[in-house]
Amino acid sequence: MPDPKRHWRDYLERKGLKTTQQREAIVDAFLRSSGHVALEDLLSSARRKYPRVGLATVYRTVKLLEEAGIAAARHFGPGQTLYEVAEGRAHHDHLICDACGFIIEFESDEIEQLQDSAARRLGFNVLRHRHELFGLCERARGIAGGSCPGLAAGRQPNSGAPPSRRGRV
Amino acid sequence: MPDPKRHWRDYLERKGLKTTQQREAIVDAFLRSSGHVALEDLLSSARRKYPRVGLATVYRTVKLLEEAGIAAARHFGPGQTLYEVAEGRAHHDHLICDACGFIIEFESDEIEQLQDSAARRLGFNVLRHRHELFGLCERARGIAGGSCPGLAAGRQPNSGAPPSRRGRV
DNA sequence: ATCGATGCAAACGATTTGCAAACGT
DNA sequence: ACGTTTGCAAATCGTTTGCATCGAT
Repeated sequence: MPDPKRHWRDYLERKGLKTTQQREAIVDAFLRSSGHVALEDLLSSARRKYPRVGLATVYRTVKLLEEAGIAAARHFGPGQTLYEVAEGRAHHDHLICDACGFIIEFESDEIEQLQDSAARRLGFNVLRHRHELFGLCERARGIAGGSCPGLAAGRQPNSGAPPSRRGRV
Repeated sequence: MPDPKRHWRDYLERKGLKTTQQREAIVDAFLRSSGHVALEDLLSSARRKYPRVGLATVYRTVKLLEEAGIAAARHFGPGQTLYEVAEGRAHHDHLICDACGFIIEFESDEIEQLQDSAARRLGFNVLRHRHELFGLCERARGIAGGSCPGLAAGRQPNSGAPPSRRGRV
């Protein structure tokens, strides 16, 4: 997402929604933010520019930002929801079958977010990572009817070729 | 954790807490459960054994189970909290500073849980894994007053020695 | 002029807590 | 007997919504 602001305007137009001063104030405050933001923070930021905004509008606007794929919610606990700018990350991690050597790529935003926040808490800034899970696929475990995800996709095991399946989890 | 029930009794005694029928009913219902459980589920399960229990008691008991390390909460969204039996895993993952080469060990039950459920969804059974985060510590990023967690703990960077700090995150 | 957006306050659902009574030690 | 635990209801928290009004197109 090279230009989130443009993406936002496009989204509004596509949906037949309107550009209002309070929405702009909230969106600007959000995009200006780095890391996690609480809605209360957005409210006070937005109020500096447009003092009449209410909390409900912030909720409504952030929900739109989520739908537009610009904001991502992180739930840390009951009543502890923070939002962050959804970066166009394309990480993929690996699931490797010990038996057939097959590799499945998978993605998990939740894991990405957790590892980032874990690192941040320890004072670290994560640049890249490696996350590999080793285990056995259904076939290798002898499960009736189970299949190796790689084989199931029509590939031969241990081929060393790129993974045949991508799972979003 | 070979015997959760024993661990639970020990925990109660250590803390000077009491064993009550409703607690037992709730704990049994929880330990009998597999996967994720909602508190409402625990309530109705527990009520089959001890009909007078209230929801507040379930909340209070599950909080104790968390403190005892027996239960783990999963927050799926606002108002969508499920609990699962915490397995006694002792994984530790690594946070590696690109600048000083220092390694911090960290643990995150949440990440463990997520990666396992991700794998499970793809038909895998995870036996072991490697999870390494590469990045920069505060000192390496030139943050005023920031320190490399390794250096802060009194170790020399790039020593190749075991990590000096463990972070539970 | 039309139709969506806003602010406010009330509604809502999940979680917590105050309190007097009941229970385990 | 003592201090903890319980159930209940009320309180609290974050979040959503109804509605009359306002604003953007």
